[in-house]
Amino acid sequence: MRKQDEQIPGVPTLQDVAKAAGVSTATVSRCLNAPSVVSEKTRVRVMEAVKTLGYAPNFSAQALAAKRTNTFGAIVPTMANAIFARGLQAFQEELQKSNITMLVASSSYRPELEEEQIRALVARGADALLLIGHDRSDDIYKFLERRGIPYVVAWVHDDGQSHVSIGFDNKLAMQSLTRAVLDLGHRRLGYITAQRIGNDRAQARYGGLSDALSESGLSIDDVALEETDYSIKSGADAFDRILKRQPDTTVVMCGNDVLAAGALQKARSLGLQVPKDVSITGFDDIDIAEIVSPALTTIHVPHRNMGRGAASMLIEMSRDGTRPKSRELPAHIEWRGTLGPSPDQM
Amino acid sequence: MRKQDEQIPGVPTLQDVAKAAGVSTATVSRCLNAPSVVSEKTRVRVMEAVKTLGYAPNFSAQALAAKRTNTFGAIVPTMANAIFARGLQAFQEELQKSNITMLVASSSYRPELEEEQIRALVARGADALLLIGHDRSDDIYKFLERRGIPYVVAWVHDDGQSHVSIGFDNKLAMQSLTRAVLDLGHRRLGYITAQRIGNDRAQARYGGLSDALSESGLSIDDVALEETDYSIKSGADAFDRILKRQPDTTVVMCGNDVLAAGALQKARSLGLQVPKDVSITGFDDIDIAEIVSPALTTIHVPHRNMGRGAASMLIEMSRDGTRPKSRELPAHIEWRGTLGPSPDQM
DNA sequence: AAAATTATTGCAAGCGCTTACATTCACTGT
DNA sequence: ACAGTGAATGTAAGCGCTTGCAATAATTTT
Repeated sequence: MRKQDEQIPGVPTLQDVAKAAGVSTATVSRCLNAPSVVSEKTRVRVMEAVKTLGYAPNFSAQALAAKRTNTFGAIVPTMANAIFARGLQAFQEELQKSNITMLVASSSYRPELEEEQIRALVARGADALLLIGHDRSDDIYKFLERRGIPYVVAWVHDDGQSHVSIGFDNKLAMQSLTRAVLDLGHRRLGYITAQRIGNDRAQARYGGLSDALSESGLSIDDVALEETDYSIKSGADAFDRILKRQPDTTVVMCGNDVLAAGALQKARSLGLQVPKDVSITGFDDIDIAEIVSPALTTIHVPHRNMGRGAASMLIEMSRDGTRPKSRELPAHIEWRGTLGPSPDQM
Repeated sequence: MRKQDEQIPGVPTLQDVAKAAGVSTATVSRCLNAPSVVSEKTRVRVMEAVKTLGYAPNFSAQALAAKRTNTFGAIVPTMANAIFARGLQAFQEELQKSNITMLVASSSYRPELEEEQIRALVARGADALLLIGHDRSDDIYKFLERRGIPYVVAWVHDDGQSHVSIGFDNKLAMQSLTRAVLDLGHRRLGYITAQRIGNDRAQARYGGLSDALSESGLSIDDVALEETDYSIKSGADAFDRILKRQPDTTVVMCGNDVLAAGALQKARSLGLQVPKDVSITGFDDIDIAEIVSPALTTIHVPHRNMGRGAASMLIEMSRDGTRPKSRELPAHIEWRGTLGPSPDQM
């Protein structure tokens, strides 16, 4: 009984709105994207049509036509714990102010997967990318270069690197923490690190440990080293192994808070008092650092500032095509309860 | 010096590949999407061209043409803590098996924001959606219905609801935990809940508490209730207020582990022994439940099964257009260290 | 060997939107 | 009254891909 050849409603398109408002699709498009150039009168009429039809632009079509998505991507190594959560949150908040959407992907600390994710985000039209750490294949950098996709490398600062970055000096931070540890009289150390290969943060932190030891005439070879994957359980197991190998260990330093939380848990279950019998240190200062007891002495990392800064740098790069200077942010020791003087001292 | 009118390389398109391989764009497309239908010989030739040109399909164009994205969306209330992390991980892993990408958005427990996120994901072409909890405006359900977008509601199971869902009975779980608490002799209770408005999980859990009390002839009005937002700090503050108002409280039950972790922290800083002086219970069994000390007695929730199940249901719905039955999964009390007999008993 | 199938490929019409360019309109100044 | 403006709108050409259909090639059947 329909008079015209109207279809079953379906999803409204720009066309439909244009027809309903009695204007061309171009005008509708302008109403939505550059309202100032359309006359008040038509704008009102169009907006009304938009509302009554419940029109919403098709993102893919928009991206295809405009070659711009107002979407930035972020690839982080993990979302399983809070390490990058706060930073991403800040990144996202900052983007939001400029009406940019964030897309996140997680690489599970796997380089091939990261590469895949980067390509996927680019294929999805990400206008710019946030990457964690420098360490990745040259191919992927070339790929981004070629596509003209701005990116910034975050969570690290290393003068030797040429990529635009925002972060802190992982090595220096661990070095200063190690000095503090040594100052407290510790000489029998254990160190639990996350997988270092493909992870420049872990490498740098290890380097900081090593350098601080050298400064004091000690050798990295004398510390009980455990390299393990990223989980509380792994931290606990590693701690156990260290104490077995080197029962007189007075401090176990950890490459991150997750491992440290595991170590702490194990220490307690072994009946050791922290820090009276053994000290433990973390790195990152994520939320669990505060809720374990005693609370973790760790390196406080400028999560939110990195996220926010990365966002504003990317926005600028994407908008103006410029290349901002890398930024180094401070990190500092957060003194809490798990690091005390070496028991040998007493 | 260029002979032909070749452009500056730019991003390779299907066209380019087609030309390089000496076939039509249709054939290239088929090579990529339905390899079995093109001959071995041409397939090899095309794939070679793809490789040498470094071609990658433009997602937007693909979505626009195919009206399908192989992308499912998930909107969770928060990504700041681990509550949904494990579930999402499992969801994602399951999708991956079918070559489907997951897009996540977080609503920060704000209904308007959630609605916005849902529309954004749909505009981005999500083929199906994972939602948390039933509680949202009817408009949004109509919107999804109209667009023909399959969705499943997870983390809840409620026979009264008509949406396809996968989850556990939040009310029953809290009810059983409360019974256990009462069985241990507790009579002076405190309860810390997250904001209940717009959060059916929080409401159901509260309902479970209330019902269990009624069973024993007690009244919900006698428990010291604190409603607060979602953070460790808030949990700690709420615990403090409860103990001030009702100093003889013997157990503080919490609507989730995050609040419980805060409560526990505060209890300790108040010099209270848990569970000797006061018991504390959580809900969710996320990772922090195990690392606090004593470890939290809580409700273990089938995170991974929900995620995995939701994925397979959505895949089926999207593929076959069917409407699977809702699934109820079990949740159980995870006995650890923070719940003990009421001190009154002694 | 011709006819009938079946396996491969190409053609070309969109998908829904943006935007350069052309056109129309409403005023101005002269 | 008319050329000269600038503002508002319309026209239409893509953006890069998929896919129904038609055309062709290869294989089988009779």
